Amino acid sequence: MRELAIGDLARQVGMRASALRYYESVGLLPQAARVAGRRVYPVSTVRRIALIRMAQRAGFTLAEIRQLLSADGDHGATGQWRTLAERKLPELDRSIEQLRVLRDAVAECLLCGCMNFESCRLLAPGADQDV
Amino acid sequence: MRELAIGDLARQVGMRASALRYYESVGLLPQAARVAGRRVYPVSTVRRIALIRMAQRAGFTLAEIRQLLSADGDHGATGQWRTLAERKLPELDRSIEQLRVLRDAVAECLLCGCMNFESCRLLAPGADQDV
DNA sequence: ACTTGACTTCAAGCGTGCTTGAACCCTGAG
DNA sequence: CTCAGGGTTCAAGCACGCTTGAAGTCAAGT
Repeated sequence: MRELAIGDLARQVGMRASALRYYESVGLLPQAARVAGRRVYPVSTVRRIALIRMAQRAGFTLAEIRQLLSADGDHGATGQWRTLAERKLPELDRSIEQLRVLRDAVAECLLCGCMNFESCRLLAPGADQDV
Repeated sequence: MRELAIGDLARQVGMRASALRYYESVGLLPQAARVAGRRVYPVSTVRRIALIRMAQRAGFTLAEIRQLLSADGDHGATGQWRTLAERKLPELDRSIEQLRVLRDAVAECLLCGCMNFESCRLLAPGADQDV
């Protein structure tokens, strides 16, 4: 089975069919082929959606992701993708670093016996790490 | 000057005053002291807001952050904070890992001369890394 | 006294990312 | 044949995270 109905696809990627239709409507997914009026997706779409969700977690908006993926198939706009990617790389680095700091703070805070996150010694004024 | 007006605070943290009022309204910031009806913030609020923004970037909702910070000052609910934090730690790890994968993919993709992100060899079916 | 500018509250509005509902169509099983 | 379980479109609605607008207060400067 190399093609999926929208419901199957939705199940595979853990989303609702309505979300997939929405993605198509905003150009995140290409217009799916229709068989008897119904959308039929190649299995590769699963991968594409995984990419989309990943980028979304990374803080990209759907509009940005559309550009990243060149959903419109405009391969002439390659320069645009490079530009966008180059602009986003440092942002990604920053996001990762901040997440890492937060993660470590939460982890240590759990160990240090403090009452809550804010009162934790880790985050006391002296411990400023330029966030 | 150990206290800040809402406008000053907003400038310091790079947000609009309306956002700070909103944070107060949803319990993310405690009710600020009023002087002649106007909010006055201790400088420590800058730090608190930095935490909030950090957690936000990490994918926490404002409601979750409120719990994390025990904004209501309910120090009896410490167990809740531990529970939430323990539940969130693995999520944070997962987020970081996914971000890292995305970052590396984007970086390599920029080097590999592909036309766009999706067509990149890195992300070809064979290169599946269980995202 | 008057103006300016920053503040107040409250309600309504907005952008993003979907979901839901209504009304309809198709296919396959019983 | 019929009817259940998908699917379709289109418009409206919703939750989150704020912003904007209206109408008013207050303090300082000229």
